[in-house]
Amino acid sequence: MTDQIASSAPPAPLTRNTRQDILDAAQRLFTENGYHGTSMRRIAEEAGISLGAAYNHFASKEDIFLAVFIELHPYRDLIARIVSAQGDDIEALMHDAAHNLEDGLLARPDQFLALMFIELVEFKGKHISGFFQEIFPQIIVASQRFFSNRENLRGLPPLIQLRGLLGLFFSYFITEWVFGENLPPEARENGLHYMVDIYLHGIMKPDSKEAA
Amino acid sequence: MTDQIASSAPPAPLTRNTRQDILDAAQRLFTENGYHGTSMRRIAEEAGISLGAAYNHFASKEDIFLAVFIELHPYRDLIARIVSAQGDDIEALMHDAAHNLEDGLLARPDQFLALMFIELVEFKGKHISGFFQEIFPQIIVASQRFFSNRENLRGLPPLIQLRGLLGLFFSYFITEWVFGENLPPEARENGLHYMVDIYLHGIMKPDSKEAA
DNA sequence: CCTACCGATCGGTAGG
DNA sequence: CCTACCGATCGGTAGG
Repeated sequence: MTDQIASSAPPAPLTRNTRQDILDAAQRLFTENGYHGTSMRRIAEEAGISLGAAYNHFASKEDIFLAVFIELHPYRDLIARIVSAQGDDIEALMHDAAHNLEDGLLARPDQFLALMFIELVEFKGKHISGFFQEIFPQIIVASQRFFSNRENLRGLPPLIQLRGLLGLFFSYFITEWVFGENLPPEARENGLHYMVDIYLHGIMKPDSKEAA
Repeated sequence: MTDQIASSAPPAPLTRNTRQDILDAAQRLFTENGYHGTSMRRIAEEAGISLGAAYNHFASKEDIFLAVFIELHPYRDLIARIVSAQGDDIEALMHDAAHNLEDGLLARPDQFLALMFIELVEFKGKHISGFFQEIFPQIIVASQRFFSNRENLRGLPPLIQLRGLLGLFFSYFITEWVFGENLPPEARENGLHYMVDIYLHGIMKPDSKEAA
């Protein structure tokens, strides 16, 4: 049961992991063509196995999607990049987080968002509730770093503040994905840092609360 | 050629418009199940005609999607609601716009976003460029109302300012759609008005540019 | 893990 | 505008 290695062990396929190959192929194909636009035959082909072999690892196509959605969702990378931000004050912290995000996810906004929209449109969000319950506590913890014990904040409700922050990044990915190269350069350069700036200070002058 | 009505004219189907019926059925089905998840037979059935009849109005399924995407996209309603906002200063204007949006689109965020994501995922954005060129000038004009001749703005680059505004609404729809009822009430009540407030003033106290 | 097959359904068309 | 059909492909399974 411990480290007893029988001589009849399989011929050691040298890190070949079929299950993972299936999931990787599926993630790429789902992201490119949607769920109904991807066939089991394509998934098997891209994973380098036969159709029947795929059904030896997963009971159905939907099970493959579910595994991809839960295990391969890029939100982990997103949170890791935000949490790893460095800086003494909230301003430096948030701009460093933006910088981290710009390196990775901005290059491929579709990968970050496509799985979510397939889930919402093609599955009507039936797997969302469980996903939310897994991700929500992690988001709360991650946000502590930005908002806890800060005296220079206006004191907006914490969850509203957090929702605004998520919306900030969400919206940047969306507009980048939807309009991307159609946007004029002056709407894109340093875009995420400007969004952070708006989030922190707003678009109005600080001393003008009212004006005609 | 003018108002000459022959006695052999069709029996006046009383405002029956098959083409429109097809588009309405298709919009609903695409929004619910995606493009590849919707069959021509379902569209024809929901429109109350036979499969062959549908192909008398559209050459292909993709042509139907294209017509839905261009003619029935809810962005027109979105822009109309934003443009119709009333208020003396930018603060009142934006909160009124938020109020208008809350009435209509917030109730059905999926309808607003699903067509866009089907286009992005299942069609890889091949129709986006034309859409962008139609919508962009209208967005620019609509935004004049908010940003032109205002002396109490910080003077951020206009397109950045606009992108932040679109992102604000976008992100609100997204988080409402994705997480909706999973969110605690304090993250939802007056949510859009809080987002407007963050957009205008930021989350930080106005006098604290730096702090340890 | 593969080959060969199942019934069902797909987008689209012929012919009237 | 309908019925009846086309070849292709779908998700999934049997049997080995």
